[in-house]
Amino acid sequence: MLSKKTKYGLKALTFLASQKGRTPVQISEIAKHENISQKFLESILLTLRKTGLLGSKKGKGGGYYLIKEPKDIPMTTVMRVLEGPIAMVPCVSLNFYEKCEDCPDEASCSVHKLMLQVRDSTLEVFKNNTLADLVP
Amino acid sequence: MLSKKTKYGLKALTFLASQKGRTPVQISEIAKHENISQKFLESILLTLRKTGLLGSKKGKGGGYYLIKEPKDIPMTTVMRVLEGPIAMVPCVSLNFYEKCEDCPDEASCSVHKLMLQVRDSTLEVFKNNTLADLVP
DNA sequence: TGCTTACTCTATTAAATCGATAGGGTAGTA
DNA sequence: TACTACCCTATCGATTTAATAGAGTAAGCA
Repeated sequence: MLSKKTKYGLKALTFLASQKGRTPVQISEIAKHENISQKFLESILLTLRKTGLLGSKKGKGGGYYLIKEPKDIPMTTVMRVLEGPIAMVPCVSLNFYEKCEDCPDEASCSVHKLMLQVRDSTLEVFKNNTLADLVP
Repeated sequence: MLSKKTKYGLKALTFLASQKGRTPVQISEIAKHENISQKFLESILLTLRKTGLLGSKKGKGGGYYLIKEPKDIPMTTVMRVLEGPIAMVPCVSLNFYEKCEDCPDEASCSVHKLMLQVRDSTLEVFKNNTLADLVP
């Protein structure tokens, strides 16, 4: 299940990408437009800024803005920042790999085999989509 | 993230599919072989039986067994029983559809658009795999 | 018949996560 | 200097998950 954090983050990013220029947009404006709790959105935008996807400007006329062009922001990056691992099991994760403590042998594990395919097909989708593709 | 319930369920089903005949296998044997808490596995096998994937036999020499041939059990069925919706958001789910309360218009929703693609590609994987394909 | 075995069911619980909220601090801009 | 808006920490209730406990019930066998 997609977390609300990811959902809201995606909506906020899309909204920023749909803006004419790259002038800062206030949190309150984004929250209002996308029906998101402002305080919750704050924390999401903060992590997006820390990861280098967004920039921010303080003071009057401040807000958040995209640093890169939407077409240069692949969904793989966005999803990993917001949702974490793309794989459904840590033992098939590329960026968040972890060994299963129960499974004696990955190569012969049925779950591993299946989830590997799921990861690859999902990854393919995220690779083929940039933020620009999400803007209506 | 895949729940342990699903993970254990898949392992148990694969183990049953790998058996020579279709003679009942005791819960304790499955639990031991797959490193699963026996009591937890009990509840999982129970739901699998209630959904018609497994049969059970009581008394001495009893246990659980597959009702259909592994090659006739698609992963879509198994995953929906164990994990629930395949989609990451209810608004793109085929079998568990629910409208988002925030989103005013699905057609123009960026999250909807992206998650629809993910659902389709994941579904494709589950359609192309039966229980027989998971047996090593 | 009566005993054993093994499935069946209900209830409980500890831990983790999620979504949201509150409140104050800090820094940039007019 | 004062306002605005970002920045950070802490908390909290609700929900879900994984696991456990214990009693109940049906089938097989001597």
